[in-house]
Amino acid sequence: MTADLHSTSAPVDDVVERALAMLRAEDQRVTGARLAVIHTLAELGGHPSADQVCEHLQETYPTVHRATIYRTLDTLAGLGIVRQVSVGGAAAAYHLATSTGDDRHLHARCEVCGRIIDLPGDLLDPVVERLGRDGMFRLDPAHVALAGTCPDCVAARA
Amino acid sequence: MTADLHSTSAPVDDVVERALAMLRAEDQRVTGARLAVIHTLAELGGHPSADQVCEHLQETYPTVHRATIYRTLDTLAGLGIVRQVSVGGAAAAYHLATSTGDDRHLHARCEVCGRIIDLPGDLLDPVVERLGRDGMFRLDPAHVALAGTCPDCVAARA
DNA sequence: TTCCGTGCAAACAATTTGCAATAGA
DNA sequence: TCTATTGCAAATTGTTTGCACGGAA
Repeated sequence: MTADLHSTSAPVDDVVERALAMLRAEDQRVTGARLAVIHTLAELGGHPSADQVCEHLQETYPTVHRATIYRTLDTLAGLGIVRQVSVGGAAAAYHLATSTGDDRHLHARCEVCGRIIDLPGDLLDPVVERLGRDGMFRLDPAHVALAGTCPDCVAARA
Repeated sequence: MTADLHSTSAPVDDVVERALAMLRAEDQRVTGARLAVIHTLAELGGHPSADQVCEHLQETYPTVHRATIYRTLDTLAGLGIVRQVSVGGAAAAYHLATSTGDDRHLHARCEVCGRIIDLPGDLLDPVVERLGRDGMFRLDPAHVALAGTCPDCVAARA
């Protein structure tokens, strides 16, 4: 289904179970809302916004409130179970840390179609090192999405 | 010299005049609001948000409406007179393209103090090239601020 | 039983838009 | 004049917060 492009690196239930294990390992409560958010993220794949999580989540768990979803995503991000990617001028994107093989990959947002693209995790390593060496800035490359145009949109424009 | 504390690289009036010249060159009207925005940006220096522009602008030009400031910044950005920098999770930042010697520099936002730091314009050139060569993504490095921690805040935490 | 987490409503911040009045060229 | 630009009010979008109740451990 939705997983075709994102070639699920592991079955949904497996990903969910790993996330729940992390929750318990941190002595955190396993609540309905948290289960719902984790399950929805696993099922959706990709890099949904909080709002997209809400929408899909309501179908299966109609009682979970929007505010709770924001709070839950925030909590799970704090625990390292979910990764939050800030996006310039658009809603933040979320994904389970356990969902992909290469954790710690970077992100870029296509300014034409709005899609979020995964980029290699080591892409900015030389830049991080250069800035660190010069004492100019300590870069945290995973937290913000870069901007540009994705290959599809480049092709479409030509 | 990273323009230490707003040490205007050129006198304010000069910067303003250059921006107005660009406006006229594009057959655009020189209106009160546009003059006000350009003058405020030149005077403020740095990387103010639209809201900060509003605040300082109101002191001298109290009649200019907030919505107009947003529209004007957008228009001027479209003309290349102003640069708009999207910032993850915070208000967008603006500065005159003509204000600094090295145009096309990059930006990073300190996640601790919120300040926006100038970075060398060629910093991401190798990354742009690598992504382009692989057909992975066409990066537009100037449009979004990177994230991390500025030297001051790194020192303060130690 | 004891807090932590949740639902709800409401506030909040940043930004955009429709429309009539106005002011550049 | 004639259209681009502005002022205003109101709507949107994304996200957070205070508070009382309810449910996980």
